[in-house]
Amino acid sequence: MNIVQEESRRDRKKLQRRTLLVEIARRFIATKGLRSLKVRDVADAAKCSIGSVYNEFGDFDGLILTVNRETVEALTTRLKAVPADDPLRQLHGLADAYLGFASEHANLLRSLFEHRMEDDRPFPEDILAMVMDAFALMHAPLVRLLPDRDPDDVALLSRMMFSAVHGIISLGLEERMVAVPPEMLRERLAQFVDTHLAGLGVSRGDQV
Amino acid sequence: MNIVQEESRRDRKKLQRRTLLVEIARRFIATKGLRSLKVRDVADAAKCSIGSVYNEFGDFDGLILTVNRETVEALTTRLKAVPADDPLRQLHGLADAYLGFASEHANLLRSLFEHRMEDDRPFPEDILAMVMDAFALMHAPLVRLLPDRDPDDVALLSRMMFSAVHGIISLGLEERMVAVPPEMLRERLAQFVDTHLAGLGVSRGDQV
DNA sequence: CTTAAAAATGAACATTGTTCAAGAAGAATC
DNA sequence: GATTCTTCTTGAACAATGTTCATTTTTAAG
Repeated sequence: MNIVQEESRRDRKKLQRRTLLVEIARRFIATKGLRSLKVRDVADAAKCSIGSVYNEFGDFDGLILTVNRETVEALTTRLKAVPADDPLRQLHGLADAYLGFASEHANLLRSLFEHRMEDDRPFPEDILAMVMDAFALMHAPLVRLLPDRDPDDVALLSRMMFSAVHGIISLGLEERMVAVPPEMLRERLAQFVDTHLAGLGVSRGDQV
Repeated sequence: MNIVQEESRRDRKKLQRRTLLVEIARRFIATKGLRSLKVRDVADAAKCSIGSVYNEFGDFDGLILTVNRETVEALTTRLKAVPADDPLRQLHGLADAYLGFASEHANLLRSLFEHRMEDDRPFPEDILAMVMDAFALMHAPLVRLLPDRDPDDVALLSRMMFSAVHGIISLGLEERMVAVPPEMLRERLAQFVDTHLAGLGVSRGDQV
């Protein structure tokens, strides 16, 4: 107890600054895009030295990855908050939640999917796993809607469906190449989910 | 005639080197990714000075955008080569051609979609238009398959379908976050197209 | 051949990620 | 509370890389 208490003094301060740095980096990415993130800007904003940023995150990628990690976490939290009572409504809810998150945090999501590691360093396993988990969230409701299908098949279907939704949203929100106008995106996305489900043999009224 | 002939001496040389520079840059991007592209490496490989690269492309973005422009062109050429006799086969052909191109030129395609301009400079209009044109290629066959639908509706449907295909492929080919295993991608993509068409009310046998 | 225009060059500069020796702050021991 | 040991912090210096521009070289015109 004593030890914990005594160590926590320094640790708390350390954690406090770490949090501050991540917060600042995230704000930079969110407002001006990943490319605008600069070590010196972050250090200045946090009123600490450049070295401290390195001390805390190892290198620049470390800081970016920390932000990205928290982005997946936030996304997952939001997706998991979608009610799971009705599978059909849940699927629509997931697509809509993804769209909502992507609209509000476009640059953060882009940072997650577009950031490339320096040289050939491997992408962190844990972030990979988290993204995969998020993408697997369509699995449960799809299993309920397609009880007769091979579960492995449904697993693939769910990831494909999520990938498709991801594609529609990420291109749709890209100001530059408007594949689908943002105003319509919401209803079109719902339509897409319905269409695809219909193709899978699920009619609008189906329920468990 | 004389003027053209005389001017072409210099111009031909200029064009020749421009082509060489683009070729080299493309090879760098294709093999090691956009992040590995360095002005000095390109200049060295072309046995010319750094200044010449700038003289030719204005800035670094200029070189990248030139490569990207040619990437869309190559993609479009490939997509347009898909036979248009049977609309159903054409849709599958387009998806498959996109997958083929993405497999063979993963880094080039990533460069096209992931590259962000310096500061807030606008993305070149012509590249935008070319990408949109490529994405519109699913329109014609879909119109034939859905003759009773509102054309505007079909236009949106086609861009959505292409966006979805893009999402499935780009995440599927991402070694890191394998949403769909690459070996299965081909058949799964075909299945996806079929499923979606079925949802739109097109049965496998439909033809014009 | 002379001269003017265009292009090529690469040293110098600006920005930005990274390192590290020196110093400051904190914890532990007496 | 002084001493010592550990850890953290700092920012100058370095390295990598995009960018500029005065100078030189090349090409075209007269």
